[in-house]
Amino acid sequence: MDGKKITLKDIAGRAGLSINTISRALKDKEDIAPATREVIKTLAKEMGYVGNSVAGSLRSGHTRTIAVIVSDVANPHFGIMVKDIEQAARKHNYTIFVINTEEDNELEERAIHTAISKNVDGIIICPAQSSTENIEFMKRNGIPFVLIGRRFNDETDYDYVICDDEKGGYLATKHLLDNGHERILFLNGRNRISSAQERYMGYKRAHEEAGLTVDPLLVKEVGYEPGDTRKTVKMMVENESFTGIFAFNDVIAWEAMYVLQMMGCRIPEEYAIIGFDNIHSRMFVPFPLSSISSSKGEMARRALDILLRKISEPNEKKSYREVVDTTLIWRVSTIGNNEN
Amino acid sequence: MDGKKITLKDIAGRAGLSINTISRALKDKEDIAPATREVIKTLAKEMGYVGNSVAGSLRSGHTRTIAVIVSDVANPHFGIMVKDIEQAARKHNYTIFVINTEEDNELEERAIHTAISKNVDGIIICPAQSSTENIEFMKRNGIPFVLIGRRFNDETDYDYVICDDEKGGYLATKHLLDNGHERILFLNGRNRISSAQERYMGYKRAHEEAGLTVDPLLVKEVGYEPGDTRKTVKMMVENESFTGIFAFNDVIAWEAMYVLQMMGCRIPEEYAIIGFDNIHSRMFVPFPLSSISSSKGEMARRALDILLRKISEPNEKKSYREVVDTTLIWRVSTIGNNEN
DNA sequence: TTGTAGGCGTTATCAC
DNA sequence: GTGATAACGCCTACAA
Repeated sequence: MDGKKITLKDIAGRAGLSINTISRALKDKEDIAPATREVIKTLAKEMGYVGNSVAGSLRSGHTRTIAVIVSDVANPHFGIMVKDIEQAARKHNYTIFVINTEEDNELEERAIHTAISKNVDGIIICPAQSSTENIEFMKRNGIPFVLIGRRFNDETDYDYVICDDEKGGYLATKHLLDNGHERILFLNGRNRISSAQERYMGYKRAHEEAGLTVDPLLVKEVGYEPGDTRKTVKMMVENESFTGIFAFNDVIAWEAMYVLQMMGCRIPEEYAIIGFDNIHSRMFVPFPLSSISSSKGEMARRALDILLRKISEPNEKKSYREVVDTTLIWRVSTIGNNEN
Repeated sequence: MDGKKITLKDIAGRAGLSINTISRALKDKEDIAPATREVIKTLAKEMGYVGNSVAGSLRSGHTRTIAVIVSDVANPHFGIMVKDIEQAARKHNYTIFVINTEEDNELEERAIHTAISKNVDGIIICPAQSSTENIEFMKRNGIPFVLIGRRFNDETDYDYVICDDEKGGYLATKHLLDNGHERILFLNGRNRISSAQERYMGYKRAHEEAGLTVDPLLVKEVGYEPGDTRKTVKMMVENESFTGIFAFNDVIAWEAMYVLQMMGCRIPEEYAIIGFDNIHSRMFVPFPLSSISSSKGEMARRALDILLRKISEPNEKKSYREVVDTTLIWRVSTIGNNEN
């Protein structure tokens, strides 16, 4: 009990039976005498036996484990996604490794190596997109994987589940334009990230449709570090004129609102602001922020389903390119009176 | 390359050397000719070899994997903690499983079984505290573990790292009392949870010190479900008189603020509100919420250090009972003019 | 109904 | 310096 881990061998010793009789009894195989089975089961429970699935996986070839590699679980966007993936995976008896890349290429590489060396059955990854090397490595290695939230646009055919970022960017921008904001600051994510690029395309399309051209001075790249947004917003308010703000995600939007409040600006009277991810749907925050809903739950479940499919049907040569719809959710941060 | 996983055997075949030589060369053992070593390493990289640490662990007995079992990673409180644990673990070459219990006893039991069956070297767990059974099971099993955020107060001696909940509850309550709020609604967590109990003790002590008695009608238990807080706050505002609110955590506090705003109440003029966890330190949200800082980062790192210590020194019979200090961080949700 | 043999991929030990 | 062998814990296949 206390101390070393109980193995089938230990039980076999105590029961005076062979290791594999124990193994089969515990797995409810037909060919064991009911009486023996009961004795063994009781004994196993008594001794606190917990199977060593790692040893089993060496034989079977699969671990019922997948790796989830994201930038940062502390960011609610990823936290929610990871939670939903774990929950869905659990239903299929899978366990998940969580590894953060902090948007760093080397950490991402290490994460993938770690995952593969731990024999995961598959990987769900939100790629840092510093290059395609790491993804290419997974491909060559033959490990099943699915990209989540970001994709590669060139000819590569990596499977992915994303949300309709272009549409989201369009909807957010159009919403602001429709409400009379002609100069819209776009606090975008890192340029190298596909979702940032695509949201920008939407931002541009909305402008064009309204007969406006995008002012490049109003498009800013902000990183994940808290101070980043703060500095940018402060600088922009002091130097540029604009009345609308479209933020790459809700966390950035919140920080922008925070900074504006500190500077004594009123929302939405002076600045209307809209985010992305609609975290409000999972977590109430005091000041209701307009946002683009990206159905993280659906993305998470779809990504897992696809991954499990690829794991169980390794020879199926199908490509998965899923784009989950995005919708506009408006609240008081862009329009004063609304009851959401 | 593509398809099946490369093993030492494959490399050995190609190199015309024994499996063993390959293994030792890749691990930079001294007794391999430098030239051979180079050849092997190049070949391994070329073939895309990634060691199978699972197989190795069968021999070595450790997996360099730990399980982190929490209620819900999507809750920023846990998200931040998990992130910090992962980051620290990574530095020690450990990988983490993340499993959510959703505060459910059975899921917790399953999580522990899964972790043990996957041969983790140790477990960091925020216990659901429905009973001590699950914890007792880990103890009997002999797996090293550390409780985080909650503890058991009876004679049991499970190792833990918590924050000073009693002091936190006291500071929060005293802060409100000091600002003239004599009737303070306490939106507490589940009663069975030690941190909820201890924060309540602090709430009570602050009242007593001020010569007041706690009105039991003002102490409410709220669950994790979003709707829960909403209903409670609405009901309390309509039926009871109070001017201060102390929430078990920031997420609950935010939702309370949200509901109050919807009801047209002003903060802090009509209701002063303070939370717990100081999530604002990691994530800016528009309306700065007073809170109790519980140093999640420090708790996470301490818990990991202790766990690693217990893993490496299994015979050391030391008890770890760490209480990280809590401090008051006040912002505009309790006092109108402050620049935090 | 139960036991024996072999193997999953790696590593420690010891022999050559 | 390199190779053979056994072992980690379990499971499949087959033998008794």
